Amino acid sequence: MGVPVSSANSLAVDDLGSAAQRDRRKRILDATIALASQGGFDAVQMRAVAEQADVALGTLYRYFPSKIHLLVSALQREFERTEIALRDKPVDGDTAADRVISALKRTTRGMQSDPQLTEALTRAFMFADASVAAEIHQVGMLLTAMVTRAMYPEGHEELTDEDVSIAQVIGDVWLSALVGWVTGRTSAAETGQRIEVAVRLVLRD
Amino acid sequence: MGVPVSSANSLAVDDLGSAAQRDRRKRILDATIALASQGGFDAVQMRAVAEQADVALGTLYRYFPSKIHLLVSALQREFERTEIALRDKPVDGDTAADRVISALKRTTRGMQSDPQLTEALTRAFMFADASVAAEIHQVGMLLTAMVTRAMYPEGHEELTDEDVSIAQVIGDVWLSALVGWVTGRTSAAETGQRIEVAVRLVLRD
DNA sequence: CGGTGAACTGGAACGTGTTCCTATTTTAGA
DNA sequence: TCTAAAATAGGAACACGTTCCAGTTCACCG
Repeated sequence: MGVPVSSANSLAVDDLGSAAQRDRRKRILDATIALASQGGFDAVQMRAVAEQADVALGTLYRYFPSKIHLLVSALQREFERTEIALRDKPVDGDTAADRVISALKRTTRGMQSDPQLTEALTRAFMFADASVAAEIHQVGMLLTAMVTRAMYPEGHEELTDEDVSIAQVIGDVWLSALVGWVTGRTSAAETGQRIEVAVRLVLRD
Repeated sequence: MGVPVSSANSLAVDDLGSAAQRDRRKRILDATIALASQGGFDAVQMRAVAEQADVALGTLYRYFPSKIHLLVSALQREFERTEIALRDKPVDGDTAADRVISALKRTTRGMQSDPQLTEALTRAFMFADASVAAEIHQVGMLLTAMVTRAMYPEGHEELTDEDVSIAQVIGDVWLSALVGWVTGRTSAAETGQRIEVAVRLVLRD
């Protein structure tokens, strides 16, 4: 794996030389988010995204090789924003469990305030296949980072293997719960409950 | 909710009066499994299923209102078979954790022996939306039943709320791990490892 | 047995993701 | 500044999920 970037992957921000290209990428993701939050997964139609981003269909596919790549990349951007926003706010709670629950609930609440968008991004994430592995991995890292930060609010010496495992389990449950909510199988309250129970089960200080 | 069954759902076996209909349904699911295990999700094309099942396309849609319904129903049937097969075999292991791990690993191994089929069924399961809630729920029940049975091998008096929560968490992790494997993000070994770690974390006897 | 409505067949047609092609514009280097 | 290469526009074409319809067969009731 040398310098040349992604063969079948989304163009990352770093790969884009010109400002015009960065701007195009931004416009595309903005259009994606706008359409998604208005009508969910089905409303994110490639022709509509291209039109709203003022870009040709072929160009859209040059930046994002599939609808799934597009949506997962949008998820990644949103997640990064959330993560940065959260980074400064002090997480309240005395125990690790309390802090993790608080952080996750805050995030969950944020997603639930825009159900259509959440539906679109979550479905894309779950439907992604091997070709989206890189983007998916990024999101996974962000998620476990968010959890471990809540576990150890101050810059911490070192994460043990168990810490990472715990964060991973919590991430898994959170995703499953989110899918359940997105697909209308569980209510918002149940979703929060399910996450809380899992965290307390795994994080008994 | 009166007697009339599902408006937008798959025709359940019980709803089918004639033997010919039961047979058609079986042929359709057989064709689905065959195509899926040969080429995965993408190979399960509705026209191909119809042809291989010797049924008209319209009839296929009469039995299963979408590709997702079709695949989730296939998953349900496979899962029921697995569950029944497992029901008799005694689960070995001294602790609940050991037994659950053993049972899940056996199931996982079974799925990994037919990767394409597993990919097709898992992707469908994760992509399913609200209209498939009924079928999804069935599968979820089977899964937690499998886990709780491993926890308490003998017919047990009563499951506590915590028991159910534990089973649910384990189910969530198992699904996430499976998705990771299906999408090529984690190897088979890592998948088993991840499940084992989670179970031991949640089931400390 | 005849009739009636449901189920099935065969296939056309439509929508949306994806691919592909040509003409035009932008960018980078000499 | 001029030129070659890369990127973009615009849009046709294709694949597959889904819908729909006309004609036929099947199952059940009188």
